[in-house]
Amino acid sequence: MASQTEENYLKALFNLANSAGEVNISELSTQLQVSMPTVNSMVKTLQKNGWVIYQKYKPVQLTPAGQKTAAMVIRQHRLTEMFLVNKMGFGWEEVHAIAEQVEHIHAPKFFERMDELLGYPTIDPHGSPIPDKMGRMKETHYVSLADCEAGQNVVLAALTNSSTDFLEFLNSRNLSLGTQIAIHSKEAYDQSMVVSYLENSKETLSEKVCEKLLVRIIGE
Amino acid sequence: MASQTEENYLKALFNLANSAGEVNISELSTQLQVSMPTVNSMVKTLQKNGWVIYQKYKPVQLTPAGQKTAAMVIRQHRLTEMFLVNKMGFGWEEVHAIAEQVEHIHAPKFFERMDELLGYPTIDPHGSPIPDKMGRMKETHYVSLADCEAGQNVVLAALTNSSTDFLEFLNSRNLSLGTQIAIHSKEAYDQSMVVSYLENSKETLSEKVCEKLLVRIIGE
DNA sequence: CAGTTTTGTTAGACTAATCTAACTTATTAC
DNA sequence: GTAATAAGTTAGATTAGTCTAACAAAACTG
Ligand SMILES: [Mn+2]
Ligand SMILES: [Mn+2]
Ligand SMILES: [Mn+2]
Ligand SMILES: [Mn+2]
Repeated sequence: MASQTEENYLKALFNLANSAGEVNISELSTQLQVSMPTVNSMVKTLQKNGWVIYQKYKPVQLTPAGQKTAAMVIRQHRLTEMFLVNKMGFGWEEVHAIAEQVEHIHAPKFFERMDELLGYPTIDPHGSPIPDKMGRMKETHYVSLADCEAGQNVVLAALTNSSTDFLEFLNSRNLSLGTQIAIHSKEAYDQSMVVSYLENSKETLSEKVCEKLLVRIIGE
Repeated sequence: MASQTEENYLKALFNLANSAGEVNISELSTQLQVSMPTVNSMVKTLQKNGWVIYQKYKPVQLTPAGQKTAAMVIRQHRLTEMFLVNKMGFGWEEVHAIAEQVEHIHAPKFFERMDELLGYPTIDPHGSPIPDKMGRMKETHYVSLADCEAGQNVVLAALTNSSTDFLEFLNSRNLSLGTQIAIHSKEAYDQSMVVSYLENSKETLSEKVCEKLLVRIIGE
């Protein structure tokens, strides 16, 4: 059974993997906030335990077992976030830190019950997909609001970043998943956008914000 | 902040403390299933961190800080058990192992929300008292069924042991907290008791079982 | 109270996870 | 294609939590 530390490495590997499934030591080091020698030594341990494939000076790759375990931890994280929001009344900006801890609980039935009580959700409160029990997750094909054009109508579907600060910013602007947004204009100078949604009309969103909003286009 | 290991030692100390608040090294060793040298070394660490008072060859005592932290961990354990049973549909025999893990989550709001959703319960699914946020818990004064007399009517209020095996035994006999029990007779030879409750009439309960059932006497 | 048993301590070793300092390999930039 | 920079590795140390073996103190017991 993977230790809590190992689980965190597997999760990071899963999230950082490029199209070839490869992750560099330095990326892991940054993501997990530990030194490169620590990563180097841990990666050897992960290999010894069958979670990754690794050769000196080469990027790291998850084995199928590693992928499965990583997906389950991510599943438990996202189910927990969903449970906290939908069943316990937390705000979407409060749940990540709690889920970081709850995801490591070893009790399959606990998460099965959450899943059941939630009605088998496929996305978490931030729009990220929840892997199923086989570790598979639904493909999503959202586009960044920053890449949309003036005149388009879109629906906010997910976020590329779910930091508390960003979520609190969205709360303050009354923006949540499912909000329908009309794009009025896009400023050529700084790429900021003027948009309307709900009661908010002609709100300006900076490029920094638009980049992090993933949307589904529903019309011109 | 106490580590998960430290929290388990504090909890054990709280539960094992005699009337003078003292616990022997060997009791801790047995309870926690670690060697006496391990306990000896850990107790020194606990003292260094201000959780216990300790002198060579003397029993260990929790400091006020130690008592408070222990009570909070026990509170989180019991709230979790209650939440799992009342809000998530688990059986009372399934929840202890999960609660052993959940109790170590550092997220006061998580447990506050449980408490709120449960309506501020004062006992857990096994009848054990839940410490309040100050670490105080309601005094209970139950008596063991084994100490009752033939002819008495009692209500099952709590258990001295909540092992899965024992709880499954009680399930098989249709016994749960709140069940009203009439005592018909007590066998002088083996201290077993013949009792009736609900649809079960003239059930025989061994001394071993009766000792573990805590009851409130409601009449002759 | 002397002998035995139980309880507790010390010493020394091990594993997991981390660090810093120093060195090596690989990549990037003229 | 060398020189500089970035990425990765090795070596050695540290801390938390555990163990066994050996010894010491305390508690029982006849
Ligand atoms: Mn999250
Ligand atoms: Mn999320
Ligand atoms: Mn319990
Ligand atoms: Mn309980």
